[in-house]
Amino acid sequence: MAEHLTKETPRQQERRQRILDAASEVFLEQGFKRANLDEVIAKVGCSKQTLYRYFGNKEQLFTAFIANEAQNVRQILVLDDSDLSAYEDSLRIFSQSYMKTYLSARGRALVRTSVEQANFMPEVAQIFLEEGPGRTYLLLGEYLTKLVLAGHLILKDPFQAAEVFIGMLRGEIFLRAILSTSYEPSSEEIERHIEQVLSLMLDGCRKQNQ
Amino acid sequence: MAEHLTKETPRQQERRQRILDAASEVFLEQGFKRANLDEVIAKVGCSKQTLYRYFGNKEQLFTAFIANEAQNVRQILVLDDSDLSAYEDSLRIFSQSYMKTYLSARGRALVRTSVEQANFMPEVAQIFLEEGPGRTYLLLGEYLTKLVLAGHLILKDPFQAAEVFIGMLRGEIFLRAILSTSYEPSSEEIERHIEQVLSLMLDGCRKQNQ
DNA sequence: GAGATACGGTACCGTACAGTACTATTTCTG
DNA sequence: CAGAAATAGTACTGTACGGTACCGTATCTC
Repeated sequence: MAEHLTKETPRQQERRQRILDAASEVFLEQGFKRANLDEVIAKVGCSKQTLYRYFGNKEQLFTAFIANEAQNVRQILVLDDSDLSAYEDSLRIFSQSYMKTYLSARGRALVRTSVEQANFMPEVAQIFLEEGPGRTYLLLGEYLTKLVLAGHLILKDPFQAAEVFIGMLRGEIFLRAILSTSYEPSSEEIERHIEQVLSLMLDGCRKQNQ
Repeated sequence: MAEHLTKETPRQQERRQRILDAASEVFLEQGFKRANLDEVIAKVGCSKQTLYRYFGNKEQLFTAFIANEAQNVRQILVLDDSDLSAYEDSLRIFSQSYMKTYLSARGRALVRTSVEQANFMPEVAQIFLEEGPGRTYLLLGEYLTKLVLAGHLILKDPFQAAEVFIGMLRGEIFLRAILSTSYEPSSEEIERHIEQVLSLMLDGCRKQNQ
């Protein structure tokens, strides 16, 4: 990925980034089909030629945008496994950042835009799915596996548990947030939801000896 | 709603319906922005004037389409409360039809299309949300309330439980289905998922005396 | 400093498509 | 049956926008 960077001067890298940033804004706001490349170049202050030299065409620009966003999301979500006995806190922090990420205006717009294009650029939706939710699922599954091995939890299938956990976490809130721009859950509501998910998930499978 | 029907001859009602059906096909396949009204009239075999006389413009046609689809979904999902003691079966059947509906090609396309327009026609996304997921949430919440009153389950807040239940039910499968056209979960996978959700939901809150 | 390349600016091309206008024909209505 | 309304068909308008061409200037590279 991004092998062109080695061939580019810092100035060019910076310009490429500025185009990508502007395009991201427009794509997130308008979706693919509505997005207007004239608006992108107006934001950047560059010429159309330049945009086309860097990114080829609208579809390739969009692909670069999604790959970039997926990368960002991936860096945000982490699970601290330095102290496994503090797993409840780790899971809480993970859940909070998950919800915060996907309920932010940017996260919601990103999901909407990916969904919109799922039919027409399957490989792009695939990138988002693998780098975003797929990655999260693996991350959590591996973490739960560690918890089981360390004797903190009892789970038949940690990966299936991870699937259920994330599904529960998204819950109704996520769907509403995606479908309605006006829906704004309060932080108390989100906190309460997270606590409920945590207790539902953990109460049944804690080992007794803690 | 649909007050115009009383003013229309059967022939006109039929034509209106045929336009709506054709438009639904195109919208589901292409989304709002890509949908081409020439394609719609070609499917129907009517003139452009006729389409515009019936539906005014593209946005109003789209609104009629969403309202119609939401109505359909609403009629599919029911919870049999004639024998509350058979609640597990009722919930199982409900879950199956829920997953079947939203994982069908049409259900997935409907969600995608609604999501695509969420930003630009908020009132339309609102209709879908209220008539679809919102209605489902109420339906399940009321049913769980009955179960609690009849002494079959113990739940602090049946409506919150309904929220969690549906969230768990959609799980990862739903998101993957929306984001990837190629994702096709097997019926075994879906069955397994439903059973897991049912047991997670019911194991903790069954009354002991059954 | 000379040649190559990148760049901004602007004009342009081609196409797709929502929506309208007009005409001839069919269907409804009294 | 006569007038009115609905319809098909087709042509047209206006506009939005992806993508290209060209020109003069700035920037890089040797």
